[in-house]
Amino acid sequence: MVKILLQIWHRDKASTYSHAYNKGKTLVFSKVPLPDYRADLDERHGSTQKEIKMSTETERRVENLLTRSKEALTINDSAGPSAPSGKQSFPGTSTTESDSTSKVDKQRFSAQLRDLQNSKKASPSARAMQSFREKLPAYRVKDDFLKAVAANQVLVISGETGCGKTTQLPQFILEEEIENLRGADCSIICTQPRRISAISVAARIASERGENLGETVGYQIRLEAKRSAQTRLLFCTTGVLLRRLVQEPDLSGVSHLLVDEIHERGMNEDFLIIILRDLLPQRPDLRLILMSATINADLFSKYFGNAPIIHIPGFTFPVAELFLEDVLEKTRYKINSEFDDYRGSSRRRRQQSTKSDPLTEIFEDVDIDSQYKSYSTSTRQSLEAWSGTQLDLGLVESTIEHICRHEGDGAILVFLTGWDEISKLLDKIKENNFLGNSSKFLVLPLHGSMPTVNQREIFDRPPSNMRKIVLATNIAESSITIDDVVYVIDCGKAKETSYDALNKLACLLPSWISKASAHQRRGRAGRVQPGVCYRLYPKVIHDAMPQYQLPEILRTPLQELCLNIKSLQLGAVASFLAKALQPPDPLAVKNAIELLKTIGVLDDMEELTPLGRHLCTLPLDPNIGKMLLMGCIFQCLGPALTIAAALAHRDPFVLPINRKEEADAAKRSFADDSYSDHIALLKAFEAWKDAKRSGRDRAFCWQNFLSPITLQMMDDMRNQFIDLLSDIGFVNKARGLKDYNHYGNDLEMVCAVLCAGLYPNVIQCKRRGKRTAFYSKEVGKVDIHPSSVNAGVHEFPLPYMVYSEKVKTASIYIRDSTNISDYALLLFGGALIPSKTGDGIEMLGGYLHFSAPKSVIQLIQRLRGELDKLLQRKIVEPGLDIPAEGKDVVAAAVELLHSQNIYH
DNA sequence: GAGCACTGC
Repeated sequence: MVKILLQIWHRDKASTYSHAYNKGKTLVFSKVPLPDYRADLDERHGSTQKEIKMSTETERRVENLLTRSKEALTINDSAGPSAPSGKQSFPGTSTTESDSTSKVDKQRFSAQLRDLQNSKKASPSARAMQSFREKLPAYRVKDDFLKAVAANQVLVISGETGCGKTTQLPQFILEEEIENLRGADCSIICTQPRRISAISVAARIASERGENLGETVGYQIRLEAKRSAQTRLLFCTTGVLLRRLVQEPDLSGVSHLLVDEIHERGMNEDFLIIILRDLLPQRPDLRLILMSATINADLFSKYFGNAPIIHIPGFTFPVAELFLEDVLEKTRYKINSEFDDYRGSSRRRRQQSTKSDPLTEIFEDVDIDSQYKSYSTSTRQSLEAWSGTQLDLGLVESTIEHICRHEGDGAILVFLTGWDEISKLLDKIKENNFLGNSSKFLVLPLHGSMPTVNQREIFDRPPSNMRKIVLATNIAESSITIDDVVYVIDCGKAKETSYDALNKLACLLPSWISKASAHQRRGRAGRVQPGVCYRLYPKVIHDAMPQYQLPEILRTPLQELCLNIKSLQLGAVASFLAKALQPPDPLAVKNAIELLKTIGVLDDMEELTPLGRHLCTLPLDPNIGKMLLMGCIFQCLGPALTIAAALAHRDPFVLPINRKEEADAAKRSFADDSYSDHIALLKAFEAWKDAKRSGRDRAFCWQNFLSPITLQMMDDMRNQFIDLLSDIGFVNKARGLKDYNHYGNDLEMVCAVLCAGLYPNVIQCKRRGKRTAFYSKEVGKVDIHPSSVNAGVHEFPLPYMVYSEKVKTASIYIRDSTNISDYALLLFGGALIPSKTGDGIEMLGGYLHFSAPKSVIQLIQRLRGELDKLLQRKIVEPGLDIPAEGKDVVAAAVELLHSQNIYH
């Protein structure tokens, strides 16, 4: 029996430079001081010793297996790295024109396209369609637009919703090209940020042209396409185009590229335009059209050397706008201060006791009595008591009530920040029953994780005597459109991700929205008739809101983006990103590169390693991609595919509003005694597959609070991953997948593979009295997220957890976790560094320290060395037959993992 | 003692 002592990493207390760090930021939201979690780590960790056992029997068996493997294995280091094939097909368009396609054929095809277009135009239905199209504001700029496209390589279009830019402009180009007998040579691509819009816009245009979808107009999104060799106008998601760039770096098959919704400043779009700006000089014939909302069109024009801007006026019905002060006048609602006992000086007291954000502070400095002279005393008192930090649900309820009593028909859409607010407001409405007859009102929650998202009643018009009230998050701002909304109630906030580069911490905190978002929310009330927007915040705050939201590239960790930059051979990461419209914080770039080095994707020269090159072919975050490859190598392919698909896409467990205890119980029953959210995902997916085979999948999903759409997507993604693994030679599909699943039911092995992929996302579990506390290297104490199967568990069988997401919300939460052993970490975690004192092993930059007798340390190091060699060989020669060549090494690892079993 | 913005390859 041996003891391994776990010692705690020592470091000097870091000075707090969060203040200076934040001072450098220009945007309001970032000015809220961040704590520097790196301070006081030692204190929070305390010092512990951990005892684990390795029986002499285990030691002997591992020893034997290793010796056997040494005899069997001849290491072949001479094989050079094989570049991944990157084979992915993009059918159609002019890239694959064979030599036999002569000029004459092309001319004939162009003529055919024109004849077809003209004959369709002549039909009565097309004429009706044409007159509809001519009413759109976009039609009035048609000639100017086509002239500008001909004369300029880059063009910026600014236009509001309802102007028809997305459906008309690509169509104008298509018609013009076909009409001028260039149909066969043109290939127009229009990118959309979201899958649904790519499909629906393509469908709309096909129908305007009187064609079937997939003829001259088609779409391509991940795992789904409707296009043909005839297709000349293709709608795709920005992600699909970025993948296409891997094989076709100069987009040689494309004649016109339209990038839509760039004002949203998504990561993909920001990334794409850096590439495009560099590409344009090499492709003088390529036309680039950037489509944006009016609010920041100048920004893009400047980025492309003052490209001309064409503005298209929007068309929506007018929407009246009321701010908090007006809402209070109308509703007569009394806001009660959180400091009721100190009425009169409540604002000052609040200023002293709670930290508010800069926008709220602006309002707290306003002298209510002089600024709001014309308002009633009651309103002024309410404004005094109003808190910018906490939403007053009574005010929301009262506003709904006001609309129902005094305004005309029409659905009400309420923008809230999250699940909790939706749930509480729903309860409050039911409880108070202010609306009297509940059969007159249909109150519907709408949240990305609620099972109601796909229900028809959200989109359908309610019966004529019923009013629909939708309580939604940001999902209703651009992803889901409810046409019959006439009234919008806007709380003015949304949960927003941000990235704290200093603490390497992703955050998800409610913050004030931008003017652009506020405008978008208001617009949701004017789709079918004039509407009203009730803003539950003062005009003073609205006026102080930032113009637009911080671009995503400044709000997220960058490892996946960095991998894509290397994959597209765009040069050094930092200098490439410095060319962005708004370049990310150099510290965030540094963090991403360091992570990629830690997990073996980049070498010291910042070049892709063989592992890194394989990961480029997988559309996954590098950690998850690595987990998938490790699952393949260590013969847990099925579980790795499933877990990778869920982590990359979204959680298949839904969060119902009424039955959350049952939903929680269902998830826990899938986890059984694994202490793992990942195993819960895996078991749920497997049970769904079984249910599907016997045709009871619908009932199964309903009973177990699972989303059938998410599970189906996961299934499709698994197949895509198998194809990609087969392309890079990791999987031989002809052989069947059974060989890659030898340990598919061995949960210790699955957890070890999770550890291999998710490292360095490791936390320590430490007993603190009757409970367990959790510590991370970067920020010290963390909590298990309440939605995790590990929440509320006081005692864990194993000393560590791996996780894929750590997010700061109310506290710093580990969202998903799997309990793992020392051996999983030692064999599959980070590099084993001999400690300076010479008596043990360090990992995670010295944060974890293992010490043990020499023989044990040596045995572990030897096994780890063999595993690493095997891994390296497989990565360099992907066709290597692990079941045959690595059998004993893998068996030795399994032996050790099982010796700390929790399942057996 | 308690909680889950949204996209995408």
